[in-house]
Amino acid sequence: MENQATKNITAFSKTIRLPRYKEVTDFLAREIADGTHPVGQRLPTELELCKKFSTSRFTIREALRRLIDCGMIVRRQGSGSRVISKIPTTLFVQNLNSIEELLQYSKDTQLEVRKSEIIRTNEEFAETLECSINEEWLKIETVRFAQKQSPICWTNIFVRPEHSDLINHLGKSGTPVYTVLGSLFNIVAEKISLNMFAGSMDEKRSWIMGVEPNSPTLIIIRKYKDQNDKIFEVSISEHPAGRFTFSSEMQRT
Amino acid sequence: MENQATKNITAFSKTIRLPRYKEVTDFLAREIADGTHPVGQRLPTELELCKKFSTSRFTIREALRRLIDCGMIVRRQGSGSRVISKIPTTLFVQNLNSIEELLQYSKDTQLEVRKSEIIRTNEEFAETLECSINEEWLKIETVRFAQKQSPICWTNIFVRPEHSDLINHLGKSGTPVYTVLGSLFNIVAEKISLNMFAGSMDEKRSWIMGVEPNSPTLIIIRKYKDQNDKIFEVSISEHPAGRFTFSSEMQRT
DNA sequence: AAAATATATTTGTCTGGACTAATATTATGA
DNA sequence: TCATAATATTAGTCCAGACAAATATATTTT
Repeated sequence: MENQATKNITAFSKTIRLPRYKEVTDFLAREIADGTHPVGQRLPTELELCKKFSTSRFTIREALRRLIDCGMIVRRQGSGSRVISKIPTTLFVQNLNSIEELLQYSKDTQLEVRKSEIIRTNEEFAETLECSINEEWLKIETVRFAQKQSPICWTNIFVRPEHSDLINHLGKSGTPVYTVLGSLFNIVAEKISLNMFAGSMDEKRSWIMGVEPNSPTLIIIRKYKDQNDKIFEVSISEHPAGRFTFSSEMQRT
Repeated sequence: MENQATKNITAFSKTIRLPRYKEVTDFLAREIADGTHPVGQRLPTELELCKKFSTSRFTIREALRRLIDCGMIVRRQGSGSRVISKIPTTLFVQNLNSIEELLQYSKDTQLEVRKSEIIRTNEEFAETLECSINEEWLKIETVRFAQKQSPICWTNIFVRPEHSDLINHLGKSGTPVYTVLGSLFNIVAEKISLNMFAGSMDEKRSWIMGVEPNSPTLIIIRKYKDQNDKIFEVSISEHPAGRFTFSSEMQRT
């Protein structure tokens, strides 16, 4: 069979032989890009590809693995390979070290619980917590300090009532709240979403934080989701100007 | 041979058989964690592992691949497998879609160049640009608009003088500046670092941005580095409160 | 001693099989 | 018609080999 995938790169009058699986990867990637295999559709099965490229299943699987790695297809046993993206997704990664540092401050800070109460979600809360109205949540008002200095931020933490025991374990360690929840109730943060914007601090809080009313603040809303995309923690932090810098480094893979 | 790796999980009096390669992965990961194979040292060769676990090379390679995926080892043909980390790095990923959205706003915004000049770095600039004093950089002052509405942000862009041609290609497309640089000069952003904090807007800018002087702003400093860790672009944006939300979603891998 | 060469080692690529587990589809029964 | 069971399909896991390519090591040459 004559197909494009058998082409190899020729440079300086010397033919560089690409690995067979690489040829297949490139060929399929091109077919996905040009719409031969539209997003949402299934790729040919492994056996079909074996015949088409007259190669072994190993080679085909190796090729398909590359497509998985660059986020173009997903595969499910018994079901097949489904195209999920026309273009290879360039991923930027953050490792846990930086995440810990950037998500919940340095290790030598203390969290002081000022108040905690069970609330029922109204429209506003329901939107923030991405839940329905009239649900019960535990609201914990906290202030974070760095060694007896002015407070770094005011944080409202929302967790589900069944996780109320969290209060007894707050502030005692330098670890982020979501990891405390994780170890207490065996929850793994699968997704973290951040929303950051500028705002100004209301009078009551500015008094506690030791700044002028209506002074600039950095507001960060963090939502932590588990494997089932269910939110298990939401925190809303307000940082007066100059007290906190959110920094993040991302690397291409 | 009796080894730990042959243990399987027993739950509800039913033995769940783990894949062979998974057992090997777990066994090696444990050995790496407890220092049997210290960081920097080489793992046994594939053939040795084959004998040790009395399994085929395929299974060993599948196991080692998992260790690569979680960032614990690197492998080089002819050299072997070298331990690079005791713990599996929990990575959070962001894909390009979200990156594009969050890094440089939506597609229907325009960038207006207000001024551009070659500057020489003083101490302050040198720190921001992570370079030495007295270097030449091109400074571009821009304002970003969304369809004839109030400006979203004020942005100072710094690039190296050899990339001055960038000015002629700004604002014409909705693509991020760093990708324009990439296509013009064949630079790939390998690392992106972000620093975000609250601030207040000075009088001159607040006039242009249409807000009160000293009103709250979200300041974002972005640094783009190439493969050699050399900074090729730095941008400093100031967003008046209410005009911009930085949002980011990260997923565990 | 340093450089070049030959050899051994080690991972990369690949074949052709086999069985298993998950899923989709079809046929059957209520 | 709807739910259940049987069957077919498809990817996941695994073996025993083979050769190629990159690297490391030992040997020879200069």
